[in-house]
Amino acid sequence: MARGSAKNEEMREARLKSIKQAALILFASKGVASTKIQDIAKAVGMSQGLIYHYYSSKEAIFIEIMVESLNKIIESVMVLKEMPLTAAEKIKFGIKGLIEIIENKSHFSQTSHLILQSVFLDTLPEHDKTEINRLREIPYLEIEKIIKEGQLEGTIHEGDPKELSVLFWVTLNGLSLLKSTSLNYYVSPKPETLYRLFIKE
Amino acid sequence: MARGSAKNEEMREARLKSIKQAALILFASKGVASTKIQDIAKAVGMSQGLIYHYYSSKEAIFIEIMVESLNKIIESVMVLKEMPLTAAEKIKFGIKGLIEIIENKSHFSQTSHLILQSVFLDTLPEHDKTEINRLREIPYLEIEKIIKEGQLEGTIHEGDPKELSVLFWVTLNGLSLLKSTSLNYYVSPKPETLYRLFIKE
DNA sequence: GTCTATATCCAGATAGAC
DNA sequence: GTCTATCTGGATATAGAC
Repeated sequence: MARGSAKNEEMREARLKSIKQAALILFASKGVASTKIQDIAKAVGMSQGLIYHYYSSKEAIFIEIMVESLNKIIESVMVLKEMPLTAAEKIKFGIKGLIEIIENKSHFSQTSHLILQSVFLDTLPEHDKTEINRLREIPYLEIEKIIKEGQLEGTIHEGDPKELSVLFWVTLNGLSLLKSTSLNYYVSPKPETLYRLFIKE
Repeated sequence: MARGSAKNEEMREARLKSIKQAALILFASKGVASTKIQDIAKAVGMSQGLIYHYYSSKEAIFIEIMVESLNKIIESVMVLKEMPLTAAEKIKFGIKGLIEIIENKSHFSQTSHLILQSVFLDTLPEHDKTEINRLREIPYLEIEKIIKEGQLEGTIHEGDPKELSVLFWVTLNGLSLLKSTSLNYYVSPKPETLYRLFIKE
């Protein structure tokens, strides 16, 4: 290997990262279709053509971002799962945390947006769609496990745990989407209100 | 007016309607950006150019569809509001009805999709965005009223009625989006489960 | 009203100099 | 690695014949 290649590699990584960062923000706010390569290039301060030195297409950027975002969410869920808490407390903690995250418009909200858009990208190869869907499912499965645990504890309402897991994510996702589609009407719910769906008493 | 103009007018209306119908389905399933004028033309069986005899642009079609869809939802909410039921019963009825509608993928689901996409259409004139947001708010306001009523009755949980209205729509919207983004994991919730959020025991 | 043909535009992607 | 210039394709929208 040539001298300095490690450093070059580092530089490259940094470049890739800043491209992804800029693209994530643009994709989530303006939509993938409305975001031009030129916009991304401008945001990171490079020429339009240079982007193609780092990524082969706009879609390639999208897929990489999508997968990384989903993995971040999965990782958070795994951390939640391993916390030394009762299942009921985990659900409470999760709801509270997500509401806060939604308030701050951080990656969770952006990911909700991206997922929606991935459905509308007719050009996505089947292979990638499958992988994205596989990753999407994991948080649902993990919350389902926690809910089962809570039902054994007797702290979470009876019923199909899958149903409750769907409601867990659907509520938070919906909230995140409402929040970021700038309807005046939005108000942040109190975590305690959502607890009612899951926690007994 | 020329002879036969009434009949011509009728024909024209029918044409407009079938264009809108086709476009709604395509916009909701493939997304506005991926839907080409050609796709719409094909679906209604006319040439690509002829669409422009009826609409000045793809966007014009979108806006008209969006406004009509929102009005349909508003109308349904108004009907719900006027039903001879207690507030709690109205909420229950609304939840039950919407879950059924989501199951059948009818206009409500499609409208959820369109709203999301309207956020990503950077070319929408400010004027239309404002109008769309005005219409979007109405269902939230109406459900809020019903919730207030229920709190007076003592049948609905205390707390900010706005918060509960947000949760009402956010949950159903989120559900509709999950359902139509083809995640295997989806399961239709029982209406009774959602009642817990709103109805006192 | 309807079609076919075409003008126009725009953005993704490539080529090639530095 | 980076830029500028360019190719290319595809889609919106228009023109004009029937």
